[in-house]
Amino acid sequence: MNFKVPRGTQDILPSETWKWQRVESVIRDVCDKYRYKEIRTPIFEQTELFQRTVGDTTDIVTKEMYTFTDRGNRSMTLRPEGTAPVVRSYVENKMFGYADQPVKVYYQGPMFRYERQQAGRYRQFVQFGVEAIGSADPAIDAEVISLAMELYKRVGLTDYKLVLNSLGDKESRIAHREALIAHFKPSIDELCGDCQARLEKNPLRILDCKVDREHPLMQSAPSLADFLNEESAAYFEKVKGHLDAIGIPYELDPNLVRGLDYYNHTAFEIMSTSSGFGAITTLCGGGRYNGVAEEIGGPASPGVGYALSIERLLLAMEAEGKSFTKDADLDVYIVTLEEDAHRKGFKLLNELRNAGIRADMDYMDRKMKAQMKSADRFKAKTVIVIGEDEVADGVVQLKNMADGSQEKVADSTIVTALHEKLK
RNA sequence: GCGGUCGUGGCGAAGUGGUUAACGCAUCGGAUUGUGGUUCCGACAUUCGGGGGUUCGAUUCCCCUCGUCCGCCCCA
Repeated sequence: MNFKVPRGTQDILPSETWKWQRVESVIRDVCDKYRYKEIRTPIFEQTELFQRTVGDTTDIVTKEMYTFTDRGNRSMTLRPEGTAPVVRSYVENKMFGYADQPVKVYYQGPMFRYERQQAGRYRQFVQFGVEAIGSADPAIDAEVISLAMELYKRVGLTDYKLVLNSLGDKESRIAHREALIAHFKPSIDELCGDCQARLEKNPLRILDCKVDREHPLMQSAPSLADFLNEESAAYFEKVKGHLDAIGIPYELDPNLVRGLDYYNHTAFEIMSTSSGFGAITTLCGGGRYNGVAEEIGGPASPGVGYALSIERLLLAMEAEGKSFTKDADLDVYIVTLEEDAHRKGFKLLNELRNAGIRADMDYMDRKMKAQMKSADRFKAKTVIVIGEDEVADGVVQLKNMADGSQEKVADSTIVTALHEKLK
């Protein structure tokens, strides 16, 4: 019987985890600098939480959720996104009462969506996201964007761009939606099947259709920008002003729509512009979600945030040919020649480790030559050789792998000698 | 959910309806009874994703199934 990882999931193997840890460490650094604190919420929530916030008609809720009934007959869902759980926690733990406002948090962990796998898309994937809840200051929209941009910069990416739009407030959105339906409905059968389905579900999406791009109705379609009420338009101007002020370039895309119902006002994506990236170019997506807290029974609490996929970040690095430099695995590798030497080596190994030295030895009963090759493969800076003579004389041979030089060192002074060498 | 592609040793990768399934890398052993990154020699798939069928005979042909990768929808 052979078992395989479930479709759309992957093992991150020992040879790859160090890259993830590197990204995670950059994340912690950047968030710390911006004073965003980590929050960890459960991996599953009540199904209704996502239905209410993400939206009943969205793809996520209608066809992508991992939903199950628990033994208490409750409907639970593996989280498909991170904002709803964070807002739930914000409301449940009454964070709106905290002294330091807005509440600025970040999370990092697996999300689950039942989709067909392709490049950069998995059923289980890791998202890093930030949420700033409690402030309606346009400056904080710019702040979260700035944090994401810095993150990509810090891992060495260069080929990406920020795409920005405003969805306006609820009133603006509804007015525009109705105008769109009125515009397309009379001749909807001239458009592609996907667009026909989009008409009622999400008419904004029609504007983004690749098939019907050239259709005359597209050119004459009402633009969301024209439907922003005064307040929404003013808000958007301020967000753009703050981005300009801190030198973050952006591209305006009036057709940028996000797939979750809770977004309003600011919506943005950071997209890879690297050739050699797959069909999916979105690295990061987010926006403002005023109203979500009320939706789930909390007080009015404006929020803004985004999520990005670590997998895609790593893919983008690969597409751009960027990589982290890998550290050597070991400081010292102990090579032993026979039983007594192996015993002595094992004891010495323990002493070295206690002294804070990264050390290892052979457990495969390999010949000396093969042990030396291992040391080489692990990029050990130093090798300690112990044979019959060394056991008898209470010494070890200390070999520098870079220049091949070797010296005899008494057992009692090994640790000091190594500390000196590895300095 | 739909469309295409592929599935041979740890990895990469040839191959053919027929007695021993190339090769490369990696690994292990030896040349060099105690010293790495070079070289040379040797070892390393009762087996070609799984199941069924056609056939005297299938890794190779057919069907089913599982999975991969890529694309659509959509998204991180």
